Amino acid sequence: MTDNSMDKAYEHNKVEQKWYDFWEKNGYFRAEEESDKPPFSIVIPPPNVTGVLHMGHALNITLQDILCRYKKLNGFNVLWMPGTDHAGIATQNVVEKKLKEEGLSRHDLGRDKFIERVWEWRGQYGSAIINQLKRLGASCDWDRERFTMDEGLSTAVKKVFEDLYNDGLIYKGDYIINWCPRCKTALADLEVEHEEKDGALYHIRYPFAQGDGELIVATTRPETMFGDTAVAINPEDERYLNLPCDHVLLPLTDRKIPIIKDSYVDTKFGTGALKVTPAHDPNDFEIGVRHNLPHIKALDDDAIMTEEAGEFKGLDRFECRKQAVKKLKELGYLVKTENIKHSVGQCYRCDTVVEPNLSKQWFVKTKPLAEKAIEAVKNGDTKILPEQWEKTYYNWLENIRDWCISRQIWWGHQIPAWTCDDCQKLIVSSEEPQVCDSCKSSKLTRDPDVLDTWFSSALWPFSTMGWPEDTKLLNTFYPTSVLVTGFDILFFWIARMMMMGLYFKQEVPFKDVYVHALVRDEEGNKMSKSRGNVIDPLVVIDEYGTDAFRFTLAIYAAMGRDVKMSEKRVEGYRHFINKLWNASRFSLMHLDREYDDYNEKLISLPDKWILSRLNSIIRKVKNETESYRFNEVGATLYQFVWHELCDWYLEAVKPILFGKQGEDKMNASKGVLQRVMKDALSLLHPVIPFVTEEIWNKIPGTRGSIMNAGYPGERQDKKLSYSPESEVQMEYIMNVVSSIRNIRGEMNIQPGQLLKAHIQTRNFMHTEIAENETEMIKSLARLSELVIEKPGERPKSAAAAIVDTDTTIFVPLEGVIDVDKEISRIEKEIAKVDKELIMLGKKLSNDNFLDKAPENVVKKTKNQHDEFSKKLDDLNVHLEKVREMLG
RNA sequence: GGGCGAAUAGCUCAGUUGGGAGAGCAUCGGCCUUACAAGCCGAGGGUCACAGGUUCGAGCCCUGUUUCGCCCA
Repeated sequence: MTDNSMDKAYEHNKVEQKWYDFWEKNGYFRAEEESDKPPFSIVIPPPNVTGVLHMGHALNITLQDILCRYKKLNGFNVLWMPGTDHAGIATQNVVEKKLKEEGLSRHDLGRDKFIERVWEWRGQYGSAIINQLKRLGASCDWDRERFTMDEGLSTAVKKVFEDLYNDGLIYKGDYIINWCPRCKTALADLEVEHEEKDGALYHIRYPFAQGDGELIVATTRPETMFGDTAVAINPEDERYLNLPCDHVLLPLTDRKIPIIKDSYVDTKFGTGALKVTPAHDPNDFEIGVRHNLPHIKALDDDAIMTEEAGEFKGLDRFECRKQAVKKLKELGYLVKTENIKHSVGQCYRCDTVVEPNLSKQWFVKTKPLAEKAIEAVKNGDTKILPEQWEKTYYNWLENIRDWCISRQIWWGHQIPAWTCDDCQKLIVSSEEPQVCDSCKSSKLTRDPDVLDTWFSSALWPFSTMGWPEDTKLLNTFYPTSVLVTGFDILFFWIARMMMMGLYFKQEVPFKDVYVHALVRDEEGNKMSKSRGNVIDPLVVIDEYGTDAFRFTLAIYAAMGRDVKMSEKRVEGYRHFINKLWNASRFSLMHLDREYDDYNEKLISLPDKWILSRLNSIIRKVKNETESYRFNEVGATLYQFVWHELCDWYLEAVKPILFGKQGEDKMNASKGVLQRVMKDALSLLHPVIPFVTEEIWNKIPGTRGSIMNAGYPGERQDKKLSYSPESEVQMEYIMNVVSSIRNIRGEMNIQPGQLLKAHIQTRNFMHTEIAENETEMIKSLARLSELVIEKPGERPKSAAAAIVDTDTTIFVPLEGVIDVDKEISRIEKEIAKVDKELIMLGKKLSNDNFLDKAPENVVKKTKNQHDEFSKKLDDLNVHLEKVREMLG
């Protein structure tokens, strides 16, 4: 049943939920495991299960939904795989915070009970983000929703770990890692965010062990001195060529440490003497390895000073810094303090300053994996768009360091590794072992650590499809067609998926990667809670509607550019939604029944014109969508609907639709109108799904969802073919009408006042067009009478417009004409034409241009010059006549 | 320190093989013209950051400079 009555304005609140439920209930989002249709697949970048919808998700989801709906309309078997990420550290933090409110810590509950609590939390709040994605209209296959902690995905994780270990690509070892003292876990290098901060460079005397003198070292972290095991200088440094001895005394301790030479030391930084703390600095660790230095831990896992710090034992690291500096000053060891800006690493989850720390952790040996990932992009198996990101991708992978994957938290995939209590043998296995395979002891202790969340995310494109089982889904949809995501996780996620996909599937995980921008606020700042500039997408949706919001996101998502979002923009595009609504409302007033075809011989010029334009637009939008130029898709459709369909077509066919040219012509035009409306809605549907579905269902004769209506480009219909003649003719009419409107506007003649106009043309074609379309011209230009004649006598007291070389329009304004206004109007026009002529003239008087420029360019330039000179002549003649009127 | 990107109308930005500078919003003038005032009609507005170079011709290609942003170390 169609109800084709329409409110005067579009009200999204009445519409969106209804259609989303309808789509979901009817299974329109479902992918077929096997199908004759060509496959198209996308895996969603899984949002954190703790997350709430933000602008980044909104943009990301909108772009994917445009692609999926577009492909569905084009007859593809579309899989959009949804799901969430267990976000180890973030989720554990959230649940621990809740426990704290009850006065409990996770240790009070114990590991198993704690994990139970996390699952409870997930059951209660974990679907919040999913429901928010639905508000955006996301056409995901929800029946297949996955979670990185699901059983199937966990199996994949264990299998991958075991295989990589057996292949020598996972190892366990003592290395310097980034330690978050608040989350109490190791972090990968990527999970540390560097920020420029105010700090101080302390210059400290380290006296020589023998004789007088000292080395002065400069450090930003004096509290780590208790872990120093050497002082290093550059072997090239002339200042330190003749040292009296090879050891210094470490102040505030009774230790003597060696002076070593290492070319790592930057002679320009500080004093050129570097204190070396192998247990608390990654570079120092490397130096330590080269020189066999001992590792002394001066800080524990809570970032509290150890007994190595002597009297400072038990102090927090920052407190220790203060007190140690004070003591050094008192004892005369502090030479000076310099204020500097330096980069400080912070935990990406909680902003705590990370502590480089020596620790036993699990690592992935990334080099061999990275090489393949680089190769796959270089040889085009995967394309990264915009291309500029390929460089960033290469740059990172070429300098990749081993990936620390163990985390000292409880929520996550526990590492499938056991140690035999009796023989200390390490056993890695995807199945829980019963006995030690070496000494047959049954006393096995499982490694308590869990894996980095990104380890499981890296498997997402195939683990969600059932891997390691050989499933139909994988056969149909892997590799996925495209991955759509923000550049901020290019390394975290894209690069790692590439590595894992290539290793375990011997095939890239996706053919295209479309990297989109970040959404920022109006001033271009990153949205953040601390800045207070966050715009909540749900609030925007409530206020302006999902379609207006999606359209805004799409049209501002130019490749490689950030999106600066403001509600004002969304409001602007809501006007567009409303324009479409009203154009439809108008159309439906005339579409009183289904018009399934139109008579080609009876359709009018504007009908032919709009069909021809529509045909071009269909092709254009197709190209733009398939090359991810979403902003152009938006702009093209906006321009077409508003400025061609509404401004010209609907206005032009009004007389016909109102029956002024008889019933046959009226019915023919109604047929075209229906076709154009339906096609326009289909073109728009991927971007603005709700309003298009609502209108679609009001069009007589439509059944079911617009989602199943097919894409206009698929209909090979000769009547829709390009019609250059009608475009030329219509353009002539539009020029004539615009010229008359210009006179009206510039002369301040009210629209209510009907005018008489003369078209004087020496061109037979023009005469014919104008005669055929007299009614249309009169209606569009608001004329009472249109005289079409050969150039001859000029109407008296007329304003004039030069349309082209053959046509001049006169609008007699007897008694109304303001001669001064007309003179200034013509002078303005002359100035414009003059400017053009000078430019063209310069070109044409340049022999080099005539010789070397392509023939068609020269010809075009000559034609233009001729046209403009004729126009200038005509304008001057007219100006003369008007001046005569002044007497 | 290394790398990447940006600079075009008052604002936000398009501009895909180099061939007469565009849009939306904002501004100004006129209109409730029977879909839409969330609208219609008309108008104004730019040394395409700066300096060179290549070319018959540069917003676009090359070099350098300035300013801003991001990533990595």
